[in-house]
Formats: sequence, structure tokens, C-alpha cells
Amino acid sequence: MPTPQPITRPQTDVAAELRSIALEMFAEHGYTGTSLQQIADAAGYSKSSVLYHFRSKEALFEEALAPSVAELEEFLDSIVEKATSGDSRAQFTADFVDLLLDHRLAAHIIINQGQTLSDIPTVDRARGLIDRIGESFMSGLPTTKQRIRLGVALAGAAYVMVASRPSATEIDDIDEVREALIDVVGELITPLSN
Amino acid sequence: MPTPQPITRPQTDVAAELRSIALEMFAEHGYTGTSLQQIADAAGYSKSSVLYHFRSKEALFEEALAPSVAELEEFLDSIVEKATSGDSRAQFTADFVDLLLDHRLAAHIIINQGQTLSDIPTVDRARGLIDRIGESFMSGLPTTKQRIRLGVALAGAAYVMVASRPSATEIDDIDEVREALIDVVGELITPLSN
DNA sequence: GCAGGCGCTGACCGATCGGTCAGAATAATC
DNA sequence: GATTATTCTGACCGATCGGTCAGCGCCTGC
Repeated sequence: MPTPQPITRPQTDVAAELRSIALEMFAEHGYTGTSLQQIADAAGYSKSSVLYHFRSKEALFEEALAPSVAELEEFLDSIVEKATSGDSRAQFTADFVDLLLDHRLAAHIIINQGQTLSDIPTVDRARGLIDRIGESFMSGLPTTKQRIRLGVALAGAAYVMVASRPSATEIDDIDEVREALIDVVGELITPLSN
Repeated sequence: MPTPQPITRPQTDVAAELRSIALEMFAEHGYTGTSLQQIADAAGYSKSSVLYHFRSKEALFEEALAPSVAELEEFLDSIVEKATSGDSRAQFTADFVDLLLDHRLAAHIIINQGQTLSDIPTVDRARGLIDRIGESFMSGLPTTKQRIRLGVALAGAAYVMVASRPSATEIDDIDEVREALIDVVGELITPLSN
């Protein structure tokens, strides 16, 4: 007999299911381009039911994004601890690419729709975190060239992850993508002279 | 007396004005996030008036995007003529960055909202053109690594141009941006071995 | 059995969406 | 000045938007 969960641990967490489906649809069709009705239909519930689990569309959006943003924040804090230990640069790049890959839907949303949705707190916070990457990683005031290299690396990586050719990334070539991304991001993010 | 235009050449082309305003708003708030009412208000006309000049919202969107897409197509044709003349690589990169800068709103829309709006003919055509860049520029079948480098370059550049820090790109540092973009795009797009 | 809470839903709300249409206002033609 | 196009607009349309609410079914604890 499998250990029965003593406290409430619904084997099918409806809220989590909705968050997952919503995140996917927000990434694919945009926040304004996705209606609660569409999310409800995709999940097999009624619109009212979605609004029973989440106060509003914006609340659903924020909760769907929150875990990824939290992990990004955690990642940044761990980076600051290590400071700029020099040779950990390569490790940072690999970890960062893995973070992006793990949260590619959220990353895609923040990068592509970030400016549009900057009045949503979680999105705004995420954008601030991205700025922190630049500040902490590049010594002192970043030059225009450095800012552009970082921007190209972030937006480019986010785009490639979701838009990679036809549809969803196939599992068998994800390692190839990962390797190529680490390569190109590392190249862009390494602070060159000037 | 300045030469009076013999045929109708309205000194203030309302349709062009609407296209311009609409393009800006579509880029900033997304296609689905921008309503005809908002465009009309921004232009100082009524919604009915906008629909007098354009058959539909989608038609306005397509016409606002069309000139940029046409110029991209022209650019690609001129590239094919030159074939791969080798040393013109640098020239290509500079021309390409200039093209992106000249049409940065349209580029931003196509890159960021392209997959969402791929059912709109002009957008779909533009995405096809972008694919052509990859095919024509990289010899034979592009490897995963090459495709990713191109994707990063395109999406990254498009992002930087519109999202470049606070708001609209200031005129005085546009040369600096241009230079940095040419540098980074050139670096990414140059087909390395493997 | 039954009371009560939880998950869920349909009906409904005001607002706004893209779009139509008849007609007012303006400009051009004779 | 009268006629005719050309712009432009308010009123209106059905559909959909995000969101509210009363209540239905169902499981649980007594």
C-alpha cells in the first residue's frame, strides 16, 4: 500500500494544472491574446471554475510566472555569493542556460512581452532581475557595447528556445540546443575589452 | 509658387499617418493589445474614420508592416545576386543592421509577435524571408549551431533596438548602437567551422 | 440522516471588442 | 449656387471580454 498522504495533497492539483496550461497559452498567444475562456476550454473546466481558483486573469498570470521568477532570483543570489571568481564564468553560463531551458516559457514571456506587461508586478520584478544580471556580471557601468551584447544574448536565447523551428523543442536534440546556447551565450557574455 | 501637384497628392496623407501611429502602438502594446479605438484616439480621429481608410484592423496592420517587409525582400534579392562574394560579408552585415534600424518597429513586431500572428499573410511572408536569410547565407543545410547563432542574432538585435533601456532610442547614441550591433551580429552570423 | 463546506457551473453583468451603416460635414466640380 | 464626391462621424450591431453570484452536486463529519 502506497503511503497515503496524511494532509491534503490532491493527486491532481487543479490550480497547478491551470497554471501550467495558462503559461503555455500565454507564451504562445500572448497575454492579451489569451482569454480566460480559452484557458478554461483547454483545461476542460468552465471559465467560472478558473476564476474560482484564481482571483483574476492577472492573478493567474502572475502565479503561473512566479515560480520561474523566484528561481531566477535564487540563481542571482547564489551568483552574488560566488562573486566574480573568474574561472566560474563557464559554470555560470552553463547554469544560466539550464535555467533558461528549464523555464523557457516564462523566459519567453518576460523577454518578448515584458515591456508590454511591465505594469504587472511580477513581470516588472523579473525585468529588474534581468537588469541585475548585467550589473553584477559586468564590472562597473556597462558600456553600450556590453549592454547590447547582454541584451542580444538574453533575448536571442529566449527566442531560440521557444521559437526553435516548427513547434515544441524535440527532446532528442535538446542537448544539441543546450550546447550551442552555452557556446553562443558564453561568447556574448564574456566581457571583452572595450 | 511651388509646383502644384497635378494629380491628387494630399499634403497630409491620413492613411500614412494612421499606418505610422498604428505601427508604433502595435509594437509597443502588441497586436491584440491594441484596439482600433486606441489608435483612433491617438491619431485624433474616430474609430469609424480609421475603418474608412482601412477595411479592417488586420488590413491596417498588414499595410503598416508591408513597406518594411517589401524592403526586406528587396534586400534579400540583392544579396542573392551578389551571391557569396566572400569579402562582402562585412558589407552585408552593415547593410542588414541598417535595414533593421530603419525598420526597427516592424522588425520588433515580426520577431516578437511573429509566431503569435503567423496566420496573418504579411507576417507569415516575413517569417519566410527570415528563413531565407539563413538558407542563403549559410552554406547548405545549416547545422543546429548555425541556426541558433542566426536566431540569436536576429531576435537579439530586434530586441535591443526597441527595448534599448529606458524608452525610445536617443538620437545621439544611435551610432554607438549601430556600431555595437554590426559588431555583434557580424560575429554571430559569420559561419564558423562546425 | 443531515448539516456544512468545497469544487464547480450557468446565468448574468457592464464594458469593450471589431465592424456596419446612414447621414452630416467638407471640398471639389460645373 | 447647385451638384457631386470625398471624409468623417455617431449610433448601433453581435460577439466576446473579465468578472460576479446564486446555487447545484458531492463528499465529509457528526
